[in-house]
Amino acid sequence: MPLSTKDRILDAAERLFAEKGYDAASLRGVTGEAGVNLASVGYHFGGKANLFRAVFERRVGGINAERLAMLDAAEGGDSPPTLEVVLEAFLAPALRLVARKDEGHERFMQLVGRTYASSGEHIEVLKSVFQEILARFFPALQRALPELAPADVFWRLHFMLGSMSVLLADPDRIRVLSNGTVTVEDPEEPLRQLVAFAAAGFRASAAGQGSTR
Amino acid sequence: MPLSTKDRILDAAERLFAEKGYDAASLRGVTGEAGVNLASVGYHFGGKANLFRAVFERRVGGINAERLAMLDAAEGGDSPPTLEVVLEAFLAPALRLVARKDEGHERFMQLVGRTYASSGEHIEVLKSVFQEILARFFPALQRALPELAPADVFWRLHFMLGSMSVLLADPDRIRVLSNGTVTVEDPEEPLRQLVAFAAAGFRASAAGQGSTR
DNA sequence: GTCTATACACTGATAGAC
DNA sequence: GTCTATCAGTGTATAGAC
Repeated sequence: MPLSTKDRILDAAERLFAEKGYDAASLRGVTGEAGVNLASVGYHFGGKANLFRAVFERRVGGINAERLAMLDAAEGGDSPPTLEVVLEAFLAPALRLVARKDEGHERFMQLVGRTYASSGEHIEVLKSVFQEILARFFPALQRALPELAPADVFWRLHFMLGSMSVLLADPDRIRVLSNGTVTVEDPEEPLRQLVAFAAAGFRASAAGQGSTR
Repeated sequence: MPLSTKDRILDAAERLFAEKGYDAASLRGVTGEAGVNLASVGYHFGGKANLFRAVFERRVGGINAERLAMLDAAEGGDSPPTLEVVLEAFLAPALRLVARKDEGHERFMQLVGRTYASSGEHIEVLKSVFQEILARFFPALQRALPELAPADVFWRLHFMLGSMSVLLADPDRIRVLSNGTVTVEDPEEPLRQLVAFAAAGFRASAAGQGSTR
């Protein structure tokens, strides 16, 4: 059975939103690629903004479930998980989807990265879906870093999310930045690199107000 | 003497591009705010894309000059500068402009952050202007990290740029992320936090292909 | 050289016929 | 559920005023 109109729209929207960004992607482009009528977007989703949200909601649940499953597994042992294991539980489900190029998921993660880094209102969509993840991972980070003040944990999480978002938004950026010197051969390397960088960053001695520089 | 038409357009464009993003900002919005005729954009700049580039070129030179001056000063001593000093020479000119709220510059840095993190073609504008900075800072980073492979330096620089770009794109993000827990009182704190985080990340033991995780 | 009015093909949205 | 028609708003190009 061929894809439904709704799914055809979702697929095309995911691709074009990720490729051009929300504002630059046109509904006519989406419906043209999907082979459906322009007005069907209004009927099925209620407009461009709601279509954007629907594109997110289709995939984000699975990724977050994978994150929580990895964290559960890590916390199931008899000793608390190390910082690296917690970070990997958060990062791996997202970064692996970029690595294994199965079309839809890679583009979706690119969209996530773009959206997180742009300061528009679309962040609300991300935030609403990110709360449950944060509620589980932030305590896990604190347990792995018992000497770090909560504010410092937030700052460093903030920085790591920034690193991740650019990594997702443009998997080729490392090549451009390095003038072609660095290319990604092993699809696991970005994950390894980011976990190593962020773990060391999280473990830095506190840099809060009034402390040493 | 009142501002010229060209400058009025640049000011309004900087504000709206930073606030809404390139695609969502309309030329009619720009010219309306500037109090000039729509067609004057075409006359002075040749179109929306060129206006975007002009907004960048007006400010980026000064920031990069400041970066290079700080790096020169740091390298002028008799011992090579520490990693922290190199990072601060790169980050401080950008982050201080966000901190001291002098309208134009703050908005401009927000635009830089958004642009860097979005994967569109506008990155070319950033890249062309970033080459000279990279050519000076990358060797300085290598000298401060003699045991790190160049590829690892690039990866970590990549991550730090991601952290910085989100910091620039949305100075309020740390408050949102932390559900209002963390607010920026001291305008120097983001700089201190990012330097501490990134320096530790740069100093992590190598995470390249085949090395330990 | 500077600026303006105007027209063109495009966008997202929506009402209503089928 | 789908489609056509139509709306205001978009970037761009140009002819012409001063």
